[in-house]
Amino acid sequence: MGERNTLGRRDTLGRRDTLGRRDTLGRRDIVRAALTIVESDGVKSLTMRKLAADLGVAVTAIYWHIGNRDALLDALIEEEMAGWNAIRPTGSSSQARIVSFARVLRKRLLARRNIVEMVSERGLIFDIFIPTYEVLAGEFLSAGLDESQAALAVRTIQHHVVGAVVLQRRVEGHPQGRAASSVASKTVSKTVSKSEELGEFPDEASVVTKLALAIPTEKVFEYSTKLLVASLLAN
Amino acid sequence: MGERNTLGRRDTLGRRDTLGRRDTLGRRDIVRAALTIVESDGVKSLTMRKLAADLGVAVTAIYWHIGNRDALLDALIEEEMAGWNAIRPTGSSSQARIVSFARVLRKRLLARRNIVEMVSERGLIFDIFIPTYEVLAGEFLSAGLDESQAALAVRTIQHHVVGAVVLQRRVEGHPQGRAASSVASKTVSKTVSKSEELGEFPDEASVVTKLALAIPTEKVFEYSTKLLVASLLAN
DNA sequence: ACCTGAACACCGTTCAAGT
DNA sequence: ACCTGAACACCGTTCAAGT
Repeated sequence: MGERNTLGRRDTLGRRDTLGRRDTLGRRDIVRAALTIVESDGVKSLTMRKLAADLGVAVTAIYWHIGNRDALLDALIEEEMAGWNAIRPTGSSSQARIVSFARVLRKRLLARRNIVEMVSERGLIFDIFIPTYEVLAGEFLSAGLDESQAALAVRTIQHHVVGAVVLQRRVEGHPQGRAASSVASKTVSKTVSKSEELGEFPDEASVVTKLALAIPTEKVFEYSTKLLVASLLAN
Repeated sequence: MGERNTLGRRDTLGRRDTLGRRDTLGRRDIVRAALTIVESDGVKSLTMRKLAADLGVAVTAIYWHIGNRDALLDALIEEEMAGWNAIRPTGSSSQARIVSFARVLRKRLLARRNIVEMVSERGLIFDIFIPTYEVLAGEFLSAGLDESQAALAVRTIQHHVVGAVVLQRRVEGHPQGRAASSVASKTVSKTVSKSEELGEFPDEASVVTKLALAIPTEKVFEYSTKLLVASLLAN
């Protein structure tokens, strides 16, 4: 499978003719072109045939260099991972710095949503967080947590931020959830009438439901992040 | 597109011959068979051709009843949604009941992971939570929160649980993350040496990193849920 | 060493045709 | 009204063949 190009790693990427056009195809040309497609149109749009067309070669040329589509995705992820470095949070208090850290990381991830989607589909979404383990651990340690507390705190932030991003990715794009339409609204009214029958909870409950549905995900993230960080620090 | 079977909704599902075999194909037969495939093998395995083979009909018969693959997925989701009812949490204190609620919901969602994956791919993952809005809102209200606080609290729990499930789905199955292998470990050691260069944080930071990587996601969920609920209730 | 073209087994979808 | 068969345009992948 991968034995073809293990020696030939000298990567002919730079070899170009007098006009600057690519002379012979290189592994990096392929990865670059593939990343471009994923960035703009998502993983699903990355077909071997489209990629070949973009590069102006036959499909089979890609197979020679990369192996197959799976290996191509691996290559994309390796390339992507290399570009992720640690985030340096800003702020005076530990609290403020960790919250800002979470905010910045979330923004970065959302900025590359299509790539993140690809990474996440391969089960490697956690790994993108690893470069920042040290800096976050340092923050919690200097805030007075012991090592095992800090470890749990780091993982908690990781889950919180990455979970939020993956979730967001799945909510957007689609008609902003059917929160107020068809299936969902049917379910809501069904639940409302059921709890009214049972008379277990006050009528305010359905008021809360309506309020809750109107809260933008961004605000939920802000709120829960602050809460979480505050209680992580209050050991 | 959908005008074919809008009147013919009498759904011939029950029509069977003397041996109990299906006589003529019905919409519900199709949905049921499709759900079975998704449950056991995931959405990707649900191809129109395989479904037709399972049902013992030509592919085009499905198109007559359903429309196309997209409409089929819609039908599956509608069926699935109808089966989701509210969760009744157990426990004496509000704290304990809300935590148990989160735990149970997570378990339920993980038990139907392939279906949840499908729902989530269609951007409807939030809606599966809606039947439980009322009961959760009631808990927070009777714990003393006002309506807008309760609304935020409900959404926070929703994000927390659903985010955790979606995340989990993306981490498992794959070689349990490359947390200790190839790409990731390279990144870790790079980060370690970098922070050593900078000398910004104590050496214990990398100890924390190792500890953090070893924590199972289940434990992270337990820990962060308790923290979150506790601080949501301490208004 | 590097690339092409033809071919295979799979998709989703459409359409004319049967009963 | 309900279902079939053939066909089309797409996939990923393999392989013999060219230079």
